[in-house]
Amino acid sequence: MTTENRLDERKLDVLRAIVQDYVATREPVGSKALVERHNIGVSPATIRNEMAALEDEGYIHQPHTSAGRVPTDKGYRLFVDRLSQVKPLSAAERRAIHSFLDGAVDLDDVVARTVRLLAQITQQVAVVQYPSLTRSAVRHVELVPLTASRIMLVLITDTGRVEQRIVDCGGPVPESTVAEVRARLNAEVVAQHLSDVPTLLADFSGRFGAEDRTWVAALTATLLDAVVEQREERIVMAGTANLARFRHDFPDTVYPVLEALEEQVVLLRLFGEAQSGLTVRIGHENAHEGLVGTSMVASGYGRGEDVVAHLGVLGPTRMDYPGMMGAVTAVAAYVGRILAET
Amino acid sequence: MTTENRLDERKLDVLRAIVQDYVATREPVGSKALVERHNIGVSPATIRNEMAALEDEGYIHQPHTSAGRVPTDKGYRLFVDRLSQVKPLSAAERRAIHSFLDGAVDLDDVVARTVRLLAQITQQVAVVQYPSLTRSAVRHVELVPLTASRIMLVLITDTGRVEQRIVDCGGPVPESTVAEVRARLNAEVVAQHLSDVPTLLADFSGRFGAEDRTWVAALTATLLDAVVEQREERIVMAGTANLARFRHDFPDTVYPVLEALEEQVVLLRLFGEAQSGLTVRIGHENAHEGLVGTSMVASGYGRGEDVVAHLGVLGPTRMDYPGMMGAVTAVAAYVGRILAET
DNA sequence: CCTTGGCACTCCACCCCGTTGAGTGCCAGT
DNA sequence: ACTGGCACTCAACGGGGTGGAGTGCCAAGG
Repeated sequence: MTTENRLDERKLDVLRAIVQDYVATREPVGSKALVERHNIGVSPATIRNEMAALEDEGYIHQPHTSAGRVPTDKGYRLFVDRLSQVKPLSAAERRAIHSFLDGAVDLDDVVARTVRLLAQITQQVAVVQYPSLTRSAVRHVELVPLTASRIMLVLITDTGRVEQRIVDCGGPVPESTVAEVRARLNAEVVAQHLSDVPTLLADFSGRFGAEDRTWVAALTATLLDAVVEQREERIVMAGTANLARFRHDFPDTVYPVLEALEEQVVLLRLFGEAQSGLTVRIGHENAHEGLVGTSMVASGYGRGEDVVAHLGVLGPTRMDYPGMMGAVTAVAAYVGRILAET
Repeated sequence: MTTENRLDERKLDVLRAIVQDYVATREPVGSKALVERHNIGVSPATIRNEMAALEDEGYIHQPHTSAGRVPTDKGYRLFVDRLSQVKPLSAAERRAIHSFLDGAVDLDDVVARTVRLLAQITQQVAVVQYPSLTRSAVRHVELVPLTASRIMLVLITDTGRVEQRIVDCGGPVPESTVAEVRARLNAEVVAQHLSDVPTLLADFSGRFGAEDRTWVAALTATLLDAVVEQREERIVMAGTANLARFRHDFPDTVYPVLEALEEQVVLLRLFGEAQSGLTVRIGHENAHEGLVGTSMVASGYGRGEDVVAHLGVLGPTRMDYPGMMGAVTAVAAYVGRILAET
């Protein structure tokens, strides 16, 4: 049994047609309807034979005897991998992306606008991960005395993120000492990658006199904490209302899906498994109970080539993959360009 | 026709019973079932008369002839205003609030934990507004030179919020001048209410020499912009999955509700109309198409007595008002206490 | 005058069942 | 290798019958 035999050209055409029709109508597609809508030059009976073979191989499935066929996850996978091309956005959509994202004032705003934009053009649930700190570099560390013995530590990164922490020094520290520590700290870490900061500061407090060593140690500990901070892995979401529009695509309710989406951990895991380029995960591939029945189209993004985070859309497995892939790619590219400008 | 006549004691008892039963079972309640479940010492026939009167007055409603009665929005309103008391939380719930909120590390974290907590104990959609800037005071303004001619402005408020902006000075500014401006700026605005800052800085740039006046003007303009910033009015939400659990309480789908919830503007308006204390808005009172069918229980919160923002829960009109009111009150109070400690 | 038991009536929810139509698998013929 | 024909299957739909919960009204009793 050769590969040619198992997946000949016409069989693939049939699968492609089934996916397209099912995505368009949400109705199992039968042999007759299929030959009517697509001009394949053969009769329904022939199609039926092809369908029987496709079903044997697990690409399509019959909800019940005497019903039409529906693609399986495996069928969608084949469609995405070999039977479809990314559909580029229309000029109007490109223009909309530009004008909508160009107005952003800071990082929060970029992320907020991106997620809403993505939800709007795809009509699905959009998910955007905040640019990760660990991949970015320190732009500046500021120490702000709040009281004699309490200091606010502000960490500013070149991706535009700002993290603040309050440090209790245990006792009064003169302003001039704070200024000196600030200067030496910045000399040490500015322009360094966050991932390198822990090693760079390993013995930082040791370089100070006994009277300062304690609070500087507390300070560096807090800074390191901020550097590896997990909340950095924040995620924003928009378009959950779209789930309700597609509620018929889910077994009986959207409840488990919404529930899964509220668990940021779940989404972070999904992104974690994604490649830096365009990734499609279909149905059960998501390995989360609430998300069988959903697919995710995701892409890494960042300043230029550096991937610092992911963004994507999530919807029923019955989704317009080429369109989603086009939209996600375009938005990821444009956000990357915006980040690079900052 | 006296007031006593229109709303005598027993009629109110009947209304209360109807609300309670309907909330518990989501089924129209009839006269017979009502006398069985509550020991009112009269017969179903008598109840029927009371019900007819209540219906005439618009407190209850019959889905169709020969069905039981369902409370109207007006009925719920009367129930909330006169027939129920806030139900205090159990000791276990109080303990859960404490242990869950005490771990928070900064303002973002407090808000994030609060909203998840509220969603969990009420099993509804929880909404929390970020503490508003305008009601709070300046703790510190920091100027961080990024390049010779660009400065990062960081505004820190006593509610713990941090806003940052980048200012382009048009030309190089010596570090020492920046330090001087920083000192004079802080002398002017620290500990002042944000709402007073614009007047305080009205002629600030005028006090500098011609060579600095331009960039200081740009700086103050940016600062004022941050002070009146609208994004401060951020809202976070959790528990939208609970809507799906109550989907039978909505006409045909939760779509319009989810849609309304995604419009932050809508939620801000709701909060805007709320009182500083506990507020309940029922069904059509929300004056938003998607939110007829939902009620909101909200409360102001802040450090001590100062109300700086609102939080609340939103669910079907058929909700456990006393319980929701208890939970919202307790959480608002505890968050207020946490904010006061910071 | 208020309350109550009785009674006739209404109408939704449910079940059963026959019909319809789309779709299938198989087979014999080209 | 493809096609037309054929018998079969099964979900979806609609109609009719029934049960039950609930009502409004009324006349009798405290």
